[in-house]
Amino acid sequence: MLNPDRLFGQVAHKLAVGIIRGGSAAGELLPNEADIRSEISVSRTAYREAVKFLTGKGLVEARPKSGTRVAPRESWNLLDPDVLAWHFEADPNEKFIRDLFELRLFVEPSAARLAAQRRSADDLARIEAAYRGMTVNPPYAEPTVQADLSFHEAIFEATRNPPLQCLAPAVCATIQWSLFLKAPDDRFFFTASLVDHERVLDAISQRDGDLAAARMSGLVIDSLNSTLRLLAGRALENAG
Amino acid sequence: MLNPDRLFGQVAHKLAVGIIRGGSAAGELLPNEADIRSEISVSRTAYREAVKFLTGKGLVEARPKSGTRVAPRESWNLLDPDVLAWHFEADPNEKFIRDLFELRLFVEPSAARLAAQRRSADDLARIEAAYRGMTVNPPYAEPTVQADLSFHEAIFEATRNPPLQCLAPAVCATIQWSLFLKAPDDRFFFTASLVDHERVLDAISQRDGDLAAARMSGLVIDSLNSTLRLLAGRALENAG
DNA sequence: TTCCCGGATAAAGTCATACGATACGAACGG
DNA sequence: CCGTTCGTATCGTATGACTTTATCCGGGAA
Repeated sequence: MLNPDRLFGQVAHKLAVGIIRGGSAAGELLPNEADIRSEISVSRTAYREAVKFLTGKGLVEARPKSGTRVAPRESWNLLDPDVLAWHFEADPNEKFIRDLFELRLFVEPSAARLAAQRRSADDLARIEAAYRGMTVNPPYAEPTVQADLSFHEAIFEATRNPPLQCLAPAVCATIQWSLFLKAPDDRFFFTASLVDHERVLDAISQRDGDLAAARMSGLVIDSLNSTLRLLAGRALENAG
Repeated sequence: MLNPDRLFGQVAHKLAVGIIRGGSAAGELLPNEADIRSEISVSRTAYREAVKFLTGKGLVEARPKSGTRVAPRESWNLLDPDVLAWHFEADPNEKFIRDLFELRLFVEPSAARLAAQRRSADDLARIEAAYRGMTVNPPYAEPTVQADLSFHEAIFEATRNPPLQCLAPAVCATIQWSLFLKAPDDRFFFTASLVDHERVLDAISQRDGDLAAARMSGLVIDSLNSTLRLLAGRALENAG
């Protein structure tokens, strides 16, 4: 994850949010020197390292003489935790949220199935501990959110499939954002979500793969529906 | 993608392959200056930019005064095209291949279902053109491989889900590697694969999501089986 | 008129150097 | 023997100069 303490990290963050918000397909960035001098006063070193950092994530591509351009969106690594975080900060539109939930719907049930089949005792203990963390803390409080994230992350770890585990950060970012959204007062959904989680835990505990997958599907769908409802409510607020 | 023309790109490649092959969990990297001076004669700028590039992909983490360390494998972005390519170059072990095919098995059928439901006429034309490209060229020739990759990529594009599309490069890298492996003489598999592809194309053409998903599952499973058989044969060769 | 070639040019790439800050360890003193 | 302090190693940042490369444009040839 991006370290905001370092100067180059701050520059990278600033550039990234601008790029994502701007959404230019192949627009050229400001000339290096002008950017450095006018916008932010930072050395060439820090700026270049920030650009290289973003290059690694597919956000920009620099070519001599032609300038540093914003890369086409297809080459952005949308599953990268940093890129995802920047998206939520810059432009959390509904389409993007739906797409992410759709991805969850494809991946998480399968992950749950694998977890049920392959979990060790330790894996189960971690998942169960995370679930307990969700029950003992107040709804939507910080520890509860962390426990929720841990729950899903632990399931991914239990799959013993490293490439698959790479999707965990993306899933967690989605969950975190949706929980942040519904902070106010959705008590009813919270208890329903708790039940969903418990049922998944139970299936994994029983080593029943199909059951775990089905219940995880239910969990994701419930989560999506409540998020969309909140999003719609918020849209109404903004309109009225 | 990493540009091998630039010096920092070569340094990044060298470092990355070394890291992945070495597989040290949290081992400290060589001291900057010693590395620069002895191994490769390159300026500090180029080295640092390479490190920043790798930092963006989660391979290393540099902490002030403590040294630049190899990041724990969980934070590597295994789905990144560059990281994947480095893996195939450095350490293409069977477990890794199986994991990637497992991921394909979870993701591609769902993608095919979406593609069948949402495809435009243009999408279908692209998929069909790719399929034709596979039939008119000789088996396992370069154009055939490219057509195969285009086939799967076009399906991902037809899903209209950008985050999901980010998995396309990973899928394509897996396919490319497995095709490269079976270059010699697996005529039988090739025709079978062709049939698999045609059936998927047909289902997408009919807008039958469930059928497309089922047939894509079959395609991936067939591909996995033939790849594993080749891998086993190769292992026997090495042993004998 | 059109096409091709080559030089001017601008921007990124690379290099060398310097200074600052801090984590880690070693030496020193109590 | 333990704690403090000081030195060293290493990363972060800054700066200026030089190199490489790709685009653009103008001139000459077909």
